[in-house]
Amino acid sequence: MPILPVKTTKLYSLIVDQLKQLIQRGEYHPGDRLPPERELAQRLHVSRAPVREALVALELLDVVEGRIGEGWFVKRPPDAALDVTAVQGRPPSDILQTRLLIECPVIEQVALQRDAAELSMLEDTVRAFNTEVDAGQFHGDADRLFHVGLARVTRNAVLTDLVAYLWDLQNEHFYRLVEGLSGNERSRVGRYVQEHRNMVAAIARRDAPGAREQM
Amino acid sequence: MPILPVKTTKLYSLIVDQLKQLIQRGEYHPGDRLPPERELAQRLHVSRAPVREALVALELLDVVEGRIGEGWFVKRPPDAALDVTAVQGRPPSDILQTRLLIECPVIEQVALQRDAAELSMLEDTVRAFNTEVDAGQFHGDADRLFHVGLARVTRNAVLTDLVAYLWDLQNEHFYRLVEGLSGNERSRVGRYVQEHRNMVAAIARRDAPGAREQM
DNA sequence: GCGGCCCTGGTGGTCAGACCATAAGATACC
DNA sequence: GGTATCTTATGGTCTGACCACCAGGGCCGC
Repeated sequence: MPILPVKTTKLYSLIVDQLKQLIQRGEYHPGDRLPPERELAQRLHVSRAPVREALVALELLDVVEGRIGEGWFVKRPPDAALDVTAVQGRPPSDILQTRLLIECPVIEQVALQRDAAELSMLEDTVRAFNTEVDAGQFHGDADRLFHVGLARVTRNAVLTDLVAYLWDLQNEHFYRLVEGLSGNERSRVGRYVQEHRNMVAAIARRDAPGAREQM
Repeated sequence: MPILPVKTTKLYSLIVDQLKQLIQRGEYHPGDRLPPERELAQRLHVSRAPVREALVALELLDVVEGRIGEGWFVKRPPDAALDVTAVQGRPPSDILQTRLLIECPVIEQVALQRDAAELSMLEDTVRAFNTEVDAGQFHGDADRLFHVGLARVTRNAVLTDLVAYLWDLQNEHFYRLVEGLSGNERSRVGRYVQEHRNMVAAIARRDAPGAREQM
């Protein structure tokens, strides 16, 4: 029988959930003003501290906005701000599919526009990956570096962020570092290295379709 | 001469920035423990309150994780968590390019796999857009609904979130509702409606390349 | 030696009350 | 009527305190 950790409820977390629901259910629309902190605290039977912590957190997610001397205002519904906790638990197949959809055009573009320096940067990442695997380790860091580096060559900051984001999302559940690879794992990871090497080779000869195929 | 608002520095916001930089620059890696709140407060010459507000906010972004009785631990570098404030201010061209990269394959897929119900849903959104424009209004809501609805047809939750996110990002700076459109604006918005109508028509006849072209 | 127990210090989580800076509306003055 | 000024409400910060929790070490009984 699996043993689950006992839930430890933090007030500010509960308040965040409640505020998000309030906005999501349409009780408050973008532009509306929320009740003042002191009133919220009173109605929730808590002090101002956790209320403020929740509000500030939501501000960083762009859900609300605090104006000194005026109050807290709704900026946009919470699902609009891409909040990480909500996306967690999405089917891994969805994540993989989305990654392919984005990274295939990326590698095509990279194959066509890369210069010599960028090519050698990519070769470096593959080399680093290789030595990591030879040492019997696999943190995934080198793998990540390759994909993000690929995106960076497009010189599109938004695209780079998205690739990094999706990579982390996918590796969320098993990104703990594995040291001392078993023989089975070792061959699998070795195949990854070879795939990366193939991709870089295609990029080197400016073979966009070939690079896409490898991806 | 444009008049810019005087910067109003909120401590917790500055602390968020500083912590993000610390992690991004590699001073702290995933798994590392941050200094205790009281020490952070002392070193920053502030009280615990704004420090906690910053930490809690970063927790919601999945950058750090607070464990009762233990401390604050780094979960992942901040660019991994797609944090809205950092991506704001990115070149609009980057955003548009990324949207095209994602939405073109999306509309192709939709054209091929949509069923009758989904088609009529899309037609509804275009109709809603049209009546909105006829009434001389343009909130952008109907426009958003169309693009997100399109993504939803793929039944890929991650993809749907990304499309919504990028749309909001792009329309960040001018999404205030415009009522009483001028003649010039009216014709421009009218063209949008027509474009949407063309896309739906292509989807209706399952013309994937045509749909992509319209997008 | 070993498996429990308890104590202790450090940590996050919360509370209460206070003060300041700001913004908006009401008021008084000229 | 227009312009200062005062009042009030609000967010932002500070202080100090208390609680719950966790890790580690020392202790005891076996």
